[in-house]
Amino acid sequence: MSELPKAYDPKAVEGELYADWVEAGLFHAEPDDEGEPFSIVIPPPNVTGSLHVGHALDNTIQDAIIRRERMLGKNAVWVPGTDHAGIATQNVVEKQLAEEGTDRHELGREAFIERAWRWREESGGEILNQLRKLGASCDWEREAFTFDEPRSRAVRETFVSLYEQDLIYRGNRLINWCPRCATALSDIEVEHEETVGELARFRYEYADGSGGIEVATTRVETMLGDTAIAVHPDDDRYRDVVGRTVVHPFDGRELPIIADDYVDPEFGSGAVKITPAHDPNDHDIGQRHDLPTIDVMTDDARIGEAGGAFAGMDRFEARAAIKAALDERGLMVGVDPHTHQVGHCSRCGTVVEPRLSDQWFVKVRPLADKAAAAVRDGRITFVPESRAKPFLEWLDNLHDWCISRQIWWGHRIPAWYGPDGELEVSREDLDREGWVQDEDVLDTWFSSQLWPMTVLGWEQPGDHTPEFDTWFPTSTLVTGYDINTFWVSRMAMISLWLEDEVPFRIVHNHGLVRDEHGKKMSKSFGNVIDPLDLVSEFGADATRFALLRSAAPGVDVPLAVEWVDGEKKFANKLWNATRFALSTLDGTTPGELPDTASLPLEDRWILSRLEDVRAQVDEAYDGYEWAIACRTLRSFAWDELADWYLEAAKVRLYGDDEGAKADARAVLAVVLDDLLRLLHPLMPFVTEALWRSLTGAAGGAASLMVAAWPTARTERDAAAEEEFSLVQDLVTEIRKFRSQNDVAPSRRFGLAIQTSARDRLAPHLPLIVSLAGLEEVTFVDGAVEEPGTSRIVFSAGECFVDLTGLIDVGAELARLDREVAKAREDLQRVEGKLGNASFVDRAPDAVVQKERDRRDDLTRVIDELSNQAEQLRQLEA
RNA sequence: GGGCGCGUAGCUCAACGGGAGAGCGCUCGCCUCACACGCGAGAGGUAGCAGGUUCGACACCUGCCGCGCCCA
Repeated sequence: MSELPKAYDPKAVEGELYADWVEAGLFHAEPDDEGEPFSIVIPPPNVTGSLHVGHALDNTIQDAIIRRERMLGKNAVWVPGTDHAGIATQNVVEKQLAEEGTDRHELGREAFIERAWRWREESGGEILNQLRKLGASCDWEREAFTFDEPRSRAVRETFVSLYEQDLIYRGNRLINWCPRCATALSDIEVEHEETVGELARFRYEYADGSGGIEVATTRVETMLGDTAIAVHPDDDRYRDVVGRTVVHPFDGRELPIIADDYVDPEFGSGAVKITPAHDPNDHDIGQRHDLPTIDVMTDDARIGEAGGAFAGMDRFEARAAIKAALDERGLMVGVDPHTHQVGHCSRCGTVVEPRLSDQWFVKVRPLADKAAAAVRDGRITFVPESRAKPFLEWLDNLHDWCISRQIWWGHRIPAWYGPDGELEVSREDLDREGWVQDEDVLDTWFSSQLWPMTVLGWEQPGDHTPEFDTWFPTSTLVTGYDINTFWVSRMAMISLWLEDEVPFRIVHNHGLVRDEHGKKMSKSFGNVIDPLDLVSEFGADATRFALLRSAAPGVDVPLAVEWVDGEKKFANKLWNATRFALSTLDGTTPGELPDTASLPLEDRWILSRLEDVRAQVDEAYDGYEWAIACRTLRSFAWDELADWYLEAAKVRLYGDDEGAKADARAVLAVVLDDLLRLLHPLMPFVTEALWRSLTGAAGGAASLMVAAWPTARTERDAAAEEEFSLVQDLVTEIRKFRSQNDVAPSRRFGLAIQTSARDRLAPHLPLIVSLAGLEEVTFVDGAVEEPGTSRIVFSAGECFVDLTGLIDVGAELARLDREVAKAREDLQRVEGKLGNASFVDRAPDAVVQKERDRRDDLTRVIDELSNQAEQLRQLEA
């Protein structure tokens, strides 16, 4: 057992311990290992990603879960990997190319893909190494990538299979287009942000020259593609214009005025321009009324040929130019500032353009229904439960999912077009004269939806490897609630559809990490905290604990750097408590407990507390209540074990009674052992290091990491807890007296105690003497009325102290006055209650009796302390 | 506009319908033989506002105000 340094230095142990765990294969599991299967798959971070606090929280939770399950004896596996992140990765590589003065088109598709792979080999997936620094106990031998061979085979199989079932189709529909990324996006890749824009009002003139009709729009440039004006059928103002036509001011087209329920008569003028090619609602109206669609925009959001004189302008330039042109013609009515929701690309922030486009879609209804059923009948549960409802509502309103992306980095769509417009979707590449493959690739989520299956070896329906048979469905999925729609829903849908089985039984949603004032962390606020900085400054354990101590299901997690420092101090506290133990255990290692009945109060107390804490912590872990687990363990370790038990045990540990000393050692070793086990999933490094010192375990297979999870050592002992709290109360009152009278800690003094609990306190006098820093203590039967004696009141009586040479009388008088004042306040409230007849009548007897006892106590205290003060005043006079 | 959540000490958050707590910060005293990354003691709260239920409300109900998130 080596000497521990005086302070805990995370850097000195973390790297070494992690390497030791890996080398011993403790993270690795095989299907035929012993124990009930338990599995977690990592939400694969983007291969382009760098660890941020959100990842740190998500993975710390997963690690805490998997470590505990291992200690519980389960056959637990945590499968890691990364996501090929189609658009994000493509952006990274394109940026590199731009710096080199070239672009992907110049490079060509094949070379570009090669380049992207090279990037991923060289610098992709760094985030997994960052996870190692946090202590993540992933089974690294099982690392997977959404774009590697096995995953790609599964993706193609899935696409073809869904196509064959008519669940994937190609269609010309309105989609969200990101002009910067030059690709379609699914609905959920669009972030709606409140934006101050404008509402432009202008007039269309009737074709017969009899005036005009006013319309309003936030995107005036789309008027180039207007194909109708719509009003509400019940709107009297416009009843007689329905059926007439207006003239388009720039190209002379005649547009019909139609009536449709969709129109809100309250909004603007009550007449609305209809642009079926550029607005989802307008598109629906266009379908109903069989309107033509005119696409006026190009891939890069410029006005296309259909825009006539405005062709070639950027959409925002065109917005200004069109207003000017309308104004020139006397058609502009006005422009007002208008706050509304504008869609932005979740990858690059560019304003998204709704466009009509040929894309591939998944027909989600049948899949969504199966997923919703699994949630409704409890095969999938959410923690917290409250997340299930919005999840279901979302599923119930789901639109078809646009899965084609106009980029190159991703799974290419396995569809081929023949020379005569034939279409064939195929599992095998088609190599036919005149046939070409679809240029597009699949949405990254299309492959990550298969993740829980594919990382366990699944490539096609019915394809059950030993891993799949053992660990699928996975046990718990851990993710922020913000990912439920993106990913959780799709895993549920596809897994139920293809395997008729849920992909996970429990979805544990944690919150988002925010700064200490609850603000979102963002570069523009400058409040971003880098978890790797935290690890290197305070250690992985402190970082993990700081995150978990505020984490509860579904609630956001505030974090401040100073709080992490606080948890580092906690790690140091554990370190020193153990260091003290080692210095005094003299080779005693955790083993059998002596017969608890024979142990002194402090031992029975700490063992009872341990049992209570163990049970509470188990419950907290089971309920994913991280904050409770942290709080309970921290407070037990610091406030109870270190502050009270260790101090109490010193009486025996430094004494001469060898039997008593052995008992104290045995209890101390056991309590520390269990504490370290209970804390290990939260703070793996410091606990492992200390546990090895405590037990003499050599590491490797003999690691805390795979030690057994604690079970009950003893029963709770309510009597011991109550008796000890009596001791605590007495000691605290004496310390208070000392502090308030400025009696130095080193100055010992004598005490006479009058108490109704003499029998219970008598055995613990040595303990009280030691904890309160006293000289001789005696029991007396009545009050000591000697002049110059003061009183200290505690819950079961009072103590008498000879003040001679001990204190300043003025300070003592002030103390007594404060105590009396406080007691009077309490008494007033209690008497108020007891004076209320209906309280005495209706409240439970025990509650009333308690108040009566309090009244008697307080009356006694006030009496005695006032007397005391009076005597002192006389003495002083 | 629809749905959900939250307003408790200076800050961040807890507390079976029955005497409001913790961490950090603050004040005072201590290098007490594990730890100054520490020890001991303390100050600090009209529980967002207004009603209601109850013997009793921070907790349950209603309305309002403020903040946040999701969806349209």
